[in-house]
Amino acid sequence: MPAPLQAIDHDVHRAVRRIPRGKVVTYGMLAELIGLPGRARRVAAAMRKKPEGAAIPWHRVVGKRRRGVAHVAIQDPYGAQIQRGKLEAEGIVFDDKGGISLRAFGFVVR
DNA sequence: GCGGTGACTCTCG
DNA sequence: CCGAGAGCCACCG
Repeated sequence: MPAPLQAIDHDVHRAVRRIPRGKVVTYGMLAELIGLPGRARRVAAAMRKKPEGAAIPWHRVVGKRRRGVAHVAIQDPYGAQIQRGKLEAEGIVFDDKGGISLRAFGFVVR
């Protein structure tokens, strides 16, 4: 029997919280980390409802555009701008097309 | 149970 | 290089 939906949201929450400052992770990576390979959209769904006032670094979760390049995936232009501002404040570098530098990917689980 | 939707991702042209 | 199309699957009315 699969994990309760509520527990999945909790796992997403927990995984996001251990992303170190200055790094970003994609929805797909996050899905694999919590044992749901290929379920990036499920992770996005959890993020959409959870971040209401929660003390988690939600802005470090981004969408994968192609191999080695990510971008802010939030649809809401205002929220996207907030996220970008937070990331830049941590040293994340954006190119002129909103792409996020390779150097910011991944983090060591310890 | 059905159909619309999306903070995803990959493939094609 | 960029955009459209298509899988994908959980959520919601």
